[in-house]
Amino acid sequence: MNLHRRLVTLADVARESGFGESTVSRVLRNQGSFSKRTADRVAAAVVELGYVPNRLAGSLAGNATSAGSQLVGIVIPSLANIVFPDLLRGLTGALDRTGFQSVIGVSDYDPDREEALVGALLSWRPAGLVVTGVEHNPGTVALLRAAGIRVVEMIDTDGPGLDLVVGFSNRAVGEASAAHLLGRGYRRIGYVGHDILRDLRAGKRLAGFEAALNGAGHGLIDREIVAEPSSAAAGRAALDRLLDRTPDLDAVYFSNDDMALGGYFCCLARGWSIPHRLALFGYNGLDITAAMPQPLSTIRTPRLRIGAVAAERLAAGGPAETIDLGFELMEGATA
Amino acid sequence: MNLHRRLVTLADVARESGFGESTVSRVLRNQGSFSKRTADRVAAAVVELGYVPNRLAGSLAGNATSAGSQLVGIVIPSLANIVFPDLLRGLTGALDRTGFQSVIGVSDYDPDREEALVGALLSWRPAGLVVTGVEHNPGTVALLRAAGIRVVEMIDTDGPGLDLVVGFSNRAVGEASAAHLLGRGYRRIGYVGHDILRDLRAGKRLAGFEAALNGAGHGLIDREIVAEPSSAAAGRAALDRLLDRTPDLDAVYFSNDDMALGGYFCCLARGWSIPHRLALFGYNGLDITAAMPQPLSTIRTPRLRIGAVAAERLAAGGPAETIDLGFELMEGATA
DNA sequence: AAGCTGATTGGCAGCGCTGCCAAACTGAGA
DNA sequence: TCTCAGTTTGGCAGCGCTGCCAATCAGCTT
Repeated sequence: MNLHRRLVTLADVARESGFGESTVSRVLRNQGSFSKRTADRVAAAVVELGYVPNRLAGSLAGNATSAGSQLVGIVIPSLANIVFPDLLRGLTGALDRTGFQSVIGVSDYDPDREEALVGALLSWRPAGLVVTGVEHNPGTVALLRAAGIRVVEMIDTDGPGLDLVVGFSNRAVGEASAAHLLGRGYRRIGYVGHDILRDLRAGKRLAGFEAALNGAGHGLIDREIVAEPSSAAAGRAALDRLLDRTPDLDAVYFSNDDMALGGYFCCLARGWSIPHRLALFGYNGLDITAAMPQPLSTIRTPRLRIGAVAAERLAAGGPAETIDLGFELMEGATA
Repeated sequence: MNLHRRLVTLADVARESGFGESTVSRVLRNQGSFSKRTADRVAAAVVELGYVPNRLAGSLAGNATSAGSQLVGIVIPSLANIVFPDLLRGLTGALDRTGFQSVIGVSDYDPDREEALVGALLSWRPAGLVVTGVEHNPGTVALLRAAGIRVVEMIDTDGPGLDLVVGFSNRAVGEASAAHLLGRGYRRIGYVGHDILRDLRAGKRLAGFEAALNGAGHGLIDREIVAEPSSAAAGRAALDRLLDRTPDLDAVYFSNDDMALGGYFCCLARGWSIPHRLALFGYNGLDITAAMPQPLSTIRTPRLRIGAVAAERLAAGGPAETIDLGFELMEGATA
């Protein structure tokens, strides 16, 4: 470990290879003109010295006024639900191909924390910033606008965006879910969800769902909402409580597949037949739900594609726009 | 958007507030001495101008020779399995508290890709680097050593580490799993797993498992290994094939809980009673398995703590060492 | 009033790299 | 041999910030 030794710099490579700094820089970035022989000698010196470029310096020098570095900042609300890692997967996959690196912040569904993270990420002068959802603190919006860089808001298209918006309508998801259940003849429908004060998109789905039910003249019979984050355990416990209180429901809509999976386990444990005694409908299209003995009826969201499209647009430039990637209703066997 | 306007710099704040750059810098970093009145004026100017510090410049200037920036590089093999987001959660949670930002790379279980990522991350002169597992390319090891920064290898303690190692013994996990099954009287034991050529830690668990079985005079009766990444669907299909071939097994050990969940669904679909007709044993202690009608028998790993401890040690300094955080056997109801 | 100590403050040289521009070199044509 | 366009190369001024050190100031003491 050369903890105390100076790290190798471009000047060292220049000296070792016998060329000037600018020439070495050009070779390393494969930009401008230089001869094959020069490139070989520089490459040899790089290997010889074990040179690792300093991107801090590179970004500072190269492009100080605007989109400086080759970094992209990403703010997601959580890592606990596989949905967000899936988005990250789509993002990093596409970003890698264009030579960008991702700096990640987790806001924990807290708008103030989001604002702090946006500020921290901007201090790295990223080429672009990806945030989740279209609702933000005024301060966050101000920071984003003042930064003068590309901003992508992921997942939710229900609302005006700052720049690029890539996702789908959560409200429409709720409406489609209700239409499906009504179409299958279910009438006494309940809801099991997690904290909609924090997860605004879950709230929008529920709003769309209820609106569609009401529009058809059937209301939502009962609901059970937990304060904790979504999980199978929370879904199972919540459905238990809901059914204890209102046993004569014929279908339940869940805030997501984690909760729905818990509901499925609840029915298994009660010995209730699905979907005859009770129908279940989820949201997200988690891979796991396809492996169930009865595939879960749910809405599959294009998470990887949202991430990929967001990353491509970030790099590519173009006008501000909202890109609706839609969603897919999986009929399944539980509703 | 001031895409074309110069961004606000520290010099602007200095001019606006009427102090020198050094004073403003000191105030912003809350370091050195300055009067309350100065701090207030500087703060006002910052708000007035909407100043966002440039950490690229800060890190370059402040600490160019060694651990430069306030960045930490993290390389994980995948985002598809919730295990790695959990590690990230532990890491980012602890890192946030110390003011570090995480730059993340996903290697896709590919050592060459890992090497490339380590190089790319090092070019940001991170204060430390977190990688997964103790097996790396020689080139990766060389980069890590030459960087002269803190390195943490997560998850696996089976092997010599470069600097800090935080995790547990995967081999011991396999041995403990075998001991549990043997202790419960199971003798005709099979294995269902995913690609152990890529997921080396799954390979180590299997090695420990087999060694323990053999040591007790009982071999592994049959195994079914899929080439794809682990998933519930893969686990279900694989168990189906295994049972078609060798129906008289009395227990199956899975490479992880995703696969085991698929196995559970397989048994449900076949109408096989668990654990009497077939016992199932997993690995990871995913939250979801606790919500099952019969909680899965599995090994719970301290994923969040591994991340948290790794982050703390990274920031704190200290000698090279291996920290074994152990694991917990969850008795469950399936084995 | 002069001297002294400790708290504040500012000037300026870099950190490692890239962009700009001028210098040096090359080979073909006159 | 000389000229000229095109290619290859190097010198040097910053990018925005921090660390160092000197300058200034305030409050006491003698």
